[in-house]
Amino acid sequence: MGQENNMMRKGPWTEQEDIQLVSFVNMCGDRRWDFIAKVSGLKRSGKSCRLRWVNYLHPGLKRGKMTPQEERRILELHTKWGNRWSKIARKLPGRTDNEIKNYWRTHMRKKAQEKKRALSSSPSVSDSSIYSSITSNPTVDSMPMTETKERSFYDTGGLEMVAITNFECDNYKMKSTATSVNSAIEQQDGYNSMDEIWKDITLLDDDYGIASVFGTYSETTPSSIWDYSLNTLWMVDGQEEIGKNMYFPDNKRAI
DNA sequence: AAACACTTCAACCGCAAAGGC
DNA sequence: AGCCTTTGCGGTTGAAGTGTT
Repeated sequence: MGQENNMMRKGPWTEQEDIQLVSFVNMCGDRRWDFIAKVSGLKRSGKSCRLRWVNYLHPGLKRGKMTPQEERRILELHTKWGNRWSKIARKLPGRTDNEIKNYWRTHMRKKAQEKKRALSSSPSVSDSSIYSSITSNPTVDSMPMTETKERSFYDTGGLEMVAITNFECDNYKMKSTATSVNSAIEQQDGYNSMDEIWKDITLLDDDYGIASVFGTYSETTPSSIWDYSLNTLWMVDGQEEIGKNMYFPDNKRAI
């Protein structure tokens, strides 16, 4: 049952851990989280690695305040689907279910309270969609949980196939690559900011052999560790391609 | 300046679904 | 079909940040 024991690290992630995770996700793809957790040497559960990637490290994430358009969309979708945060998130490129959930809790709860106050002071006021969708949503509650499987936005697919092939067919390569990445990471000490780290980490593939893992993928071998997934992002319901130009290092939050 | 209240959001937990054997 | 492992989801918590008195 994985490595979930008391040796596991918990709590906030360090920059070092982030770098390490990003490196290994780019090698292994963002699927086999238990595998990544083991191979990377991170003392984190696969679950924790996934969460960190999905909510914080994914290259396509937007940061900052919700735009009015996004707010309206959330409201509209929540009215429709209730607390189906991941489903709502798929319609809001760059936003995660966690982010939307948090946003809803803080902002909408506030609005609900205000609304409640307004209602108690003037009982004749009938409701708007905001309050009703916050307090209950019977249509949603009765909805079956199974439905057509949509591809999650943070599911980059990535180089999973390539990575798996390399790892499984060439155990030695896996070890040496992992070692290379780790030693590269060890040399990242002494940076003043994450920006510097991100800048340098893009060079890892040249300097430390990640490129060898990407070998069979040469046509699309990324110039940056992020690029591999960007063109596949934001295909929302087969619609437009969104956020193509997003670039994680500028996108990340300053720590 | 300090103490307290409130807000934000990263991360955890438990559960259920999905997938593999 | 049944068991086991992994993944994904929604709810919740708590530390850190910010505002107010």
